[in-house]
Parts: sequence; C-alpha cells; structure tokens
Amino acid sequence: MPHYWLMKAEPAEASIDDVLAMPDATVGWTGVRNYQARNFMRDSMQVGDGVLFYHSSCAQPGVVGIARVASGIKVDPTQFDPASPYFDAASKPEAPRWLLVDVQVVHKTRNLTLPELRADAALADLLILKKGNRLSITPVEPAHWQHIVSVLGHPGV
DNA sequence: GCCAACGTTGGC
DNA sequence: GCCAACGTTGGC
Repeated sequence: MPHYWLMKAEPAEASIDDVLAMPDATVGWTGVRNYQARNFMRDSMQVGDGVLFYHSSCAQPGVVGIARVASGIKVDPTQFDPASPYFDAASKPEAPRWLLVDVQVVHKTRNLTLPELRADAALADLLILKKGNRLSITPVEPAHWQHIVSVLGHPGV
C-alpha cells in the first residue's frame, strides 16, 4: 500500500522546472532540517510513493506537479558543506543528523493554487491547510490524493 | 515587511 | 523537566 506525501519546495531555490531539467527529472531533496519531516522520509517513505510537488514562499503557492519517491533514504551531503546554507556544524559524518530521498517529477501540472485548495470542501482536512502547519513534508490521505490528481486531470503515479 | 504559529535552545 | 527567549516558516 503506497503512501502519499506533499513536499514543499521554494521555486526560487528548486522549482519544478528546475527539477524537470535535471537528469531523469530527479532531485535529491536536500535541506530538510526538521526532525518530524526527516522521520517521515526515514521511517515511512517507500520508493514509488506519490508526491504532490508544492511551491511555497512565492507569489502563487500551490501544487504544481505529480512526483514520486525515487530512492531509499540517504545522507544529505549539504549538512557537511560549510558553504551551504544547510550546513550543520553539529552534525558529524560518523553520525549524520539529516537525510534525504530522491524525488522524481512524473508530470508537471497546472498550478492548483492554495486558494483553490482552501475552497475545496473535499480537502478540508488536508494537513497543509491546517492553521499553523509549517512542516515541509506532510502525509496525504489516499482520498485527498485521489481527489487532487483527479482535479488536475492526471491518473496519479 | 508584518505577524501568527511553531520548533529549538539554554538557563535554571 | 520547565519555560521564556529566540529563530524560522510561510502566507499575506
């Protein structure tokens, strides 16, 4: 039974177009620095899980594509790079603190915007819409996933 | 730039 | 372990 996820990306940093331009349309999901989000990747994600690719911190936040989890869990190399904004001096190579998975874009969609998501009664319980939610990775209920890919006119992963 | 909400840190 | 201070997120 696959799981489904919503993963936030800042388009100024890694937009869906940026990822599409990469080999195999696949990107290592660097920069997760929240334990709960990390634990979702480490403990619950499986290769092939469905991912809603979401643009945040931008003019038109929303779901902009369908993606899939494309690797198992790996060490996030940016934590050891002093030049990276994600550098973590407290993390040691013998005990890496931060992890990532590869994410492969399957289909770029139109932007299903945040106001549209909020206006959809079927998505009232979508975690991203809950007040105060800031997690960059959240699980998505199968019914929510089916609804969103249907609204986007896509068969899913 | 503002601000609400939440996570992390660190003194005690 | 408590909790105030601080930093970050992210929409507006």
